[in-house]
Amino acid sequence: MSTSIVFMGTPEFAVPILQSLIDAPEYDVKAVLTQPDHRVGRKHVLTPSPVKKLAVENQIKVLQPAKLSGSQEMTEIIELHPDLLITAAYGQFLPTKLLDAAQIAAINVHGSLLPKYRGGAPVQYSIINGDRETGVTIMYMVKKMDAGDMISQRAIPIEPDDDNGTMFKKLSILGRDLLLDTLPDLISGNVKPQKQDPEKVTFSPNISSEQEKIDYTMSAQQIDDKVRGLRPAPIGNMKIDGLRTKIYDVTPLTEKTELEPGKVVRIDKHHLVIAAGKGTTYQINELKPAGKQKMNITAYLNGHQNIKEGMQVVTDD
RNA sequence: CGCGGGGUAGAGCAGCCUGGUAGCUCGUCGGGCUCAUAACCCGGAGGUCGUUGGUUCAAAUCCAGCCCCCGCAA
Repeated sequence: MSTSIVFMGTPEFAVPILQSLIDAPEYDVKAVLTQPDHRVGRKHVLTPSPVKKLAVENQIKVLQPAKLSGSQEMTEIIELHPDLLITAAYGQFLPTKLLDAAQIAAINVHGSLLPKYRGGAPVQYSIINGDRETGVTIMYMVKKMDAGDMISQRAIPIEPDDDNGTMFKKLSILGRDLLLDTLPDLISGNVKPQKQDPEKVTFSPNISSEQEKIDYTMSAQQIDDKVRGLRPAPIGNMKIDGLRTKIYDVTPLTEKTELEPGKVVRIDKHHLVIAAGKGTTYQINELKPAGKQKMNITAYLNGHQNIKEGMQVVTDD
């Protein structure tokens, strides 16, 4: 007999996980909850979430209440009495009433090594903070966000060239595999949940536009970490040559400098080396000034022949 | 009608205010130099200046409409 599941998730991270549940004959996905279609971009094009697309393709019932609490949709889910409630980056708080509707358990696949990085942006934070490894945790859901007892956990290294995009992919695969390994034990009651150590709890709230600004006085490595943590979206920015400029790619260098952060250490046809904090330096490889297209540094320098060595090219707002 | 920047050679930019035969850097093609080079030197090709209309002897440049790209805000 198959185990009935209600799945809740929204972004790409949740897609491989939902896909595996759909593919597995022992699980029966009764319904999918996802965030309402979102207006995307300047033109406000109404776009369904990746999870919704997958669910629709597989003819699974999709529910997308703007707010769960007190909604018709929540009642509907509760009346389904699913065996499992599985969440992966859904993006809403879940009322206790809903969590209680699960016959076996309500669990979440979270993209960090809990208790580190509770909240909405764990992957970004792990990269921005320069962590050497991260992972996924499967835990029970409780009223408090990401605070439930942990059922299983698996770690993975963060490579120097990993960015938010590559880690999201890796973690979603890791999360999928861990979930498939964990579910049989969970269903048979063969799990030993661990409490989260309250001393070690940290948070990773969603990235605000203020946090997308890169502090050019940080060290070169920290700047690189931030650039990668915010790539491929939303992309960090700095004010370069007076214009707000998105920074797509930088390389921290080993060479040192006496110059203050933001000044040009070295410039030639293909390189722009800038001073960062603590005498460190980095070169910018790819960027996008406001109002322009994304371009490599050579193209940028062709059009910015005013930039000279020693000049304060990165500035405050 | 949310605010703002922009559309000039394959790429990135200047020129526009103060109309008068299109410029810079890179790339590309040909040649040269070098042990060598993302280096250097010489030469060439490549543009209906987003689009439509208006003003003018003359419009990339001034005026009006339209299309497209982008940043912020949502």
